[in-house]
Amino acid sequence: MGTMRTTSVADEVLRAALELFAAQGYANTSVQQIVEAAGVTKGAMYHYFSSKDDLLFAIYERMLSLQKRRLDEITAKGGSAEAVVRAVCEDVVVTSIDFLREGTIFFRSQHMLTTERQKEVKRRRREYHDAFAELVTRGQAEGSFRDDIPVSVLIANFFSDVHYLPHWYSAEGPEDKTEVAEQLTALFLRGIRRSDD
Amino acid sequence: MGTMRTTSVADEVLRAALELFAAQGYANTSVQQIVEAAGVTKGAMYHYFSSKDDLLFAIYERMLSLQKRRLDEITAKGGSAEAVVRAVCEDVVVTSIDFLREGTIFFRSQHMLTTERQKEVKRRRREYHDAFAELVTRGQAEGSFRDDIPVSVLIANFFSDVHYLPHWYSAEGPEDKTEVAEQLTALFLRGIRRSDD
DNA sequence: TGCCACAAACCGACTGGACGGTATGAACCG
DNA sequence: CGGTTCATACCGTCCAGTCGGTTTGTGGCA
Repeated sequence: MGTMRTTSVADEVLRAALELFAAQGYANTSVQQIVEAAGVTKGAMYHYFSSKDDLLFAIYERMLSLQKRRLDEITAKGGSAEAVVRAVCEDVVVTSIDFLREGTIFFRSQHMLTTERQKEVKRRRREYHDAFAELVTRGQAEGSFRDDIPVSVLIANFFSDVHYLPHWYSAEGPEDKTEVAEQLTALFLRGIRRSDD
Repeated sequence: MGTMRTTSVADEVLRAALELFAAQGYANTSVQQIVEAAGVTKGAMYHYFSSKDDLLFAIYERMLSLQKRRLDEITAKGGSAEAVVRAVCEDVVVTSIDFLREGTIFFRSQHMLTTERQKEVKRRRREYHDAFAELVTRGQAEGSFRDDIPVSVLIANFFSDVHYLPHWYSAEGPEDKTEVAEQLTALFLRGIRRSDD
């Protein structure tokens, strides 16, 4: 039970921080607010986290790990580049909708991290980016993807959709998340597919 | 000449604020830093701006006005929905690249404004959004755009590209801005165009 | 032209409060 | 007892915004 408590304190703090950062922004949220919302005290919080920006990083870390893991799992299943890309895209859209608040914080508050941690985040995102780029390159080699537009632009065209989700998608809105995932993926694939126009 | 000086102080402050907000973020930039970078004093600055967040809003205001004006100009020229959409898209990408720093600040720091000003910004963006949506709807009526995907998703698919530019486009990079504009627009149009797959 | 009155532009030291982080020690546990 | 887990009071810093005062420009008047 002792172990239960220790983890539950850290978890409650992270949960509260996530909520408040998403609602008010990182800079507008004080440590005091967080610990009050979590039902703990500052002393407890600083026992598990070394600083305020440590909280931010912990939130990022969770999301980065999750996304990379899912990408690897899907890629490992194998298949044509197009099939893999489709599966990856649909999955990342759904996942991003499940973690909308994390996304909001992520894209807003990266620059509030220390320089080292920003580098770490960039490194992790680059891993993801490069793995995805390899899929696209493979698709070009297989002849299913166009090669008249730079890969960097093609990739930006998809990442942008994921990036933008927190800005428009609403859980209360009419759109279903799996439908949106299929639609955005379809749009991306139609754009990237080789065809004679 | 007196008039020259007054405007140049306000302009210098805005210029410095733009630079610093983009480089360090709004919350990490002190008013003192801004006025030093602008070569003026706090007193001078507070003579022209009522608060720090007034600076932020002024930056937004400039960009919002510019974009809306350009949209209206292009729409006014007339033409098929597809032609107008193409022109609008290419223009907004180029403009957004010209104002990359503004975009960086915009998407990062909106939530640092007062509630009223956030509303004002949202209202202005909605104006733009609705004008664009009308173009898309017209394109559907003309039979050139698909109608099997909600307009909101189609629009998000394009706005996301614009939104994402500050995150990947580099002026020193290999891509030319007009080329990128054409490429992103082509990808969007291919996605939105009605066709029998 | 020289002088005055008034206003706008500008200066910069100061303040009041918020906030991240710490120091100290109590309770509890093995 | 030694170490972990927390509670509480406190500290030092930073910073947006202010305010009394000074300079600069401007129009009127003799």
